[in-house]
Amino acid sequence: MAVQKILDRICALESRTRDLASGAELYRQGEKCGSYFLITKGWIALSALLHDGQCQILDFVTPGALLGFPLLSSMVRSHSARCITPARVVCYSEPQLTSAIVRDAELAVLLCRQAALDEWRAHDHLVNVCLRSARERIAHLLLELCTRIRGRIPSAGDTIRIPLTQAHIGQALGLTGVHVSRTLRVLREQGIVRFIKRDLQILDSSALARAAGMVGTASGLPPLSHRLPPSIGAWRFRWAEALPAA
Amino acid sequence: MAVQKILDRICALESRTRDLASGAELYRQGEKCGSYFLITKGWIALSALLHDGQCQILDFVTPGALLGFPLLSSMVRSHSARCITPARVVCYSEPQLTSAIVRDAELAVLLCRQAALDEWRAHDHLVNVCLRSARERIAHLLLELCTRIRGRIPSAGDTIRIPLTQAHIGQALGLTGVHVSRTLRVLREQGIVRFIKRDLQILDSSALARAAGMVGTASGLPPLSHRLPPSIGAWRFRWAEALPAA
DNA sequence: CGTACAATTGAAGGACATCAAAAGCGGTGG
DNA sequence: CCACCGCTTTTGATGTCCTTCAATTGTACG
Repeated sequence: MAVQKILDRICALESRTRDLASGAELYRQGEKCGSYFLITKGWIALSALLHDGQCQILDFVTPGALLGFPLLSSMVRSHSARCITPARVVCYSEPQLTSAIVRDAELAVLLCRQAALDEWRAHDHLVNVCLRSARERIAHLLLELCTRIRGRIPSAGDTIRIPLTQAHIGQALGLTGVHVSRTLRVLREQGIVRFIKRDLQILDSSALARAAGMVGTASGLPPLSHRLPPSIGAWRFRWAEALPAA
Repeated sequence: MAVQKILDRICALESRTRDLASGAELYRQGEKCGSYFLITKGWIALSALLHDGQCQILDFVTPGALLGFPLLSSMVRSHSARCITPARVVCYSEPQLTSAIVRDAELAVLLCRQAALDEWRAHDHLVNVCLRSARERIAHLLLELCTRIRGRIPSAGDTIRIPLTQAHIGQALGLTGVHVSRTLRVLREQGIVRFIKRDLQILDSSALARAAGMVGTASGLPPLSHRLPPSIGAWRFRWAEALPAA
């Protein structure tokens, strides 16, 4: 798989491993960019703060992701990265990456694609939030996270660890934690999923897909596999596995 | 300016100019990727369709933007690109770009940053939609578009052509056209802006910034210049100007 | 055992959607 | 020149999804 090459090349660079506690900030909105990170363990939330204190989670980052690639080395970070669980990251400095790209053009192509992939996720998130009801948003998010973690669409009976609070889910989806709780209750009462203490039990996977608004049979539109390419999360997951034990 | 280099290098590639009518589709969600485009004239909307026919505008694209860079050459487009106004684009094939990157590593760095920039815009859009009221969303969008077009934050008295219908604005912001109309009426009655026949008149620019939720004086948070880097839109605009008349 | 955080539930209110109709406007053809 | 058409905007009435505020109940941890 082509993406494996990113890992190989990046691992060849000089680096420094860091362990972070749950709640720690990897970087903060407004800081100067200057380094970037390969996540090897744990979950991290990317979030933007507003002047009035409101917080929007932009993306959940799982092991294997490359984080913090700057727009311009002189620019400040547009969002914060905070650990949801204890995490381990490998740090690189910005000049390292730039010179690595200049030396190795194929790496650059891969990094561009990585960036485009992240943009794709942001767009999907946007569609989810703007066009769907709370029930659909939550079902969609849960399905996406499962797929990213497992590397495949979940089937009935699976139990999957998702280390998020209901407040996290709300902050990602533009909902209050209260409403997430109510909506999860409905999904539970309908025998679709149970989300107890950060363990997600899939009771009826096809009902979950339906609740997420993923009717596979629609007219000439991209199938489920397009909206949730299993490859994306899977790559990220496997990069992490392929990493040296550090 | 570093970004000018992208233009120089891309213009050196073999290309083909295309003119598109208003309403024409540059590419469509679900099609195979295989070419990419430099916009030199007109406005284009990137949008995603759902199975039930709902449509979400992901971004408005103005002259100077590089469009359609694929995740993987084998992948299908995740969204459609439709002309809002008559437009002119320069087309390149995917292998051209890839080989150009391999030959010219500095171009690759610039393209990565371009991709990161697009992601930044998507994140900003997400924050706008999730955290703000209809009034704030609309004010924010208008302010952003003005800044992109003019290359600077607009001042009172400016009249700026924004070739969008109120329905477009609604589809971008997760609102109905009806509600956009109502909200614009309030902004008009308050003497902040007037949006008549796609001409935006700025009556009170600081009130507009306030309505957009951009209070510059907030505690340790990034200033306005961070949330709306004038450079971004400006670059794009200038690339287009610098293009050969084609 | 007390404290802090997460989840749950209820009641009340608001922001926005939906449905429907009318009016303004430009373009086209008779 | 006027009639007609389609598109956009506007406005009203009604409804609903979600928020807000508040209180209660777990559950983990020192």
